[in-house]
Amino acid sequence: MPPKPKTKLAREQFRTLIIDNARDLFVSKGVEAVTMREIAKRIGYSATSIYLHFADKEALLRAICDTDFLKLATTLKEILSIPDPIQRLIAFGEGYAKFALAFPNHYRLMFMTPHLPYNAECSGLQQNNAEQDAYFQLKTVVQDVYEAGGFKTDLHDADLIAQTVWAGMHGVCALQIIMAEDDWVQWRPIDVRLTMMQQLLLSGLLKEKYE
Amino acid sequence: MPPKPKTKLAREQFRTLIIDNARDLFVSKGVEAVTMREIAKRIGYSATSIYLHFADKEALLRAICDTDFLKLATTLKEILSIPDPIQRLIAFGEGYAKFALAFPNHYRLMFMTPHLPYNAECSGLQQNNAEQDAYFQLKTVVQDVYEAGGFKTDLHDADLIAQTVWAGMHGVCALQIIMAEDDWVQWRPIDVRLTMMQQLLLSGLLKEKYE
DNA sequence: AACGAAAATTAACAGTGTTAACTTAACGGT
DNA sequence: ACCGTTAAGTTAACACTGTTAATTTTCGTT
Repeated sequence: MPPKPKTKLAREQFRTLIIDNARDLFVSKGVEAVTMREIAKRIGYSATSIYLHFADKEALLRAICDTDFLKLATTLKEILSIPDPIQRLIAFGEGYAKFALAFPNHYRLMFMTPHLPYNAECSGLQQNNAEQDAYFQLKTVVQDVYEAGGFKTDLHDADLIAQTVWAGMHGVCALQIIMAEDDWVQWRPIDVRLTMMQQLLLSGLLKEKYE
Repeated sequence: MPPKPKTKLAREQFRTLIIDNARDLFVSKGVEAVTMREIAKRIGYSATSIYLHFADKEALLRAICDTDFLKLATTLKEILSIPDPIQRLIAFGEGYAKFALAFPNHYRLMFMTPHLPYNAECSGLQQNNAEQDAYFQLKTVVQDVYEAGGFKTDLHDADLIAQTVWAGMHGVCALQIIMAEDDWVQWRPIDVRLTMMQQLLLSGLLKEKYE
């Protein structure tokens, strides 16, 4: 009932109020099961007022993902200070998996749910920024190992290595998130599967003396 | 307009008619974007007639997944006839990825979309059946390599190896399906990523003389 | 020919995301 | 102190969704 011309800051606060509450609901009930009206009721506004800040439900979802991508990059950033490049790579993989399994529903939104491709203008996240881009962080860590001479001599494509390491860790986490409850497969403990994957990848990538 | 008391066979035919058309639509437009009315119109019936054969949309989806799991197992079965166990393992991974990328939306339904855990009664699929259970097939292939002495001497858990190989291939395919269009990452070609993953896994698993 | 049951249909319901039309409140200029 | 202008927020409404209830159509059997 009380419309006030809001300052830039108040607008931003309302935006994050929507984002935070929408995320809570999405994460606990799944995206499709949550209605705009439900989100609105939770913050004491009308459903249509959300549309004053987000074009549609998809845009809201993307905004949530954006903040979560940032959160992931922030979480992983401290790992970059580990001095030894190989230890850094190992810890990076562990940190990534830890994030995925600690926030499985965030992770599902970020990496397992189809949405419109990244759009530089409407995102707010900066690509190739070590503070905001977790893939860039990974690529840097891989590059460091390469420059330290850690990889086998026939490996030269840091992007390819990064993408493969990522895929390996993602595969373990994604199957865990989707199929952990399913007893069609007699799953080995998740931490065992994670270290197995990591050892396999490293033993394929690193020179023998580093294994 | 013409209702006839149907024989058991005609009922089954109608069921698969629904399944096949629903799958086509799900696969080309995504599950959420397809309506029951649309499926019905496509086969020339009214929306409600679908409910005479399936409890709801979720049940229809599950039925589709069931037939797709069977299709995957059938597709992979011929690979099992390759004589050399290691070549068999390699071809199995390739065949799996080929299926995933040829039918990305089937694959998404099967392995990337959360649904109720497998239920033995309502499924119709037989676990540990080499004709119907692709995971069982993979485990068998891994077991064969193990018994042929192909793996490194400290590897003894066939389930763990199978689950890790699966996760590796799944990771590459899943990221491809979800993020191929996204230019946040400068993706290497998908076939390069797949062979890279496979080589990495194999070089970590196999004795050196087999690489 | 008439009945009963199966098969299919139409009508309707409670919700959904979203848009249009309308209200309220705060500000700037006179 | 007043009056527009404008932004913020609301309610009403639309087209559509999955799904259920009520209704019609058709057929095999008596």
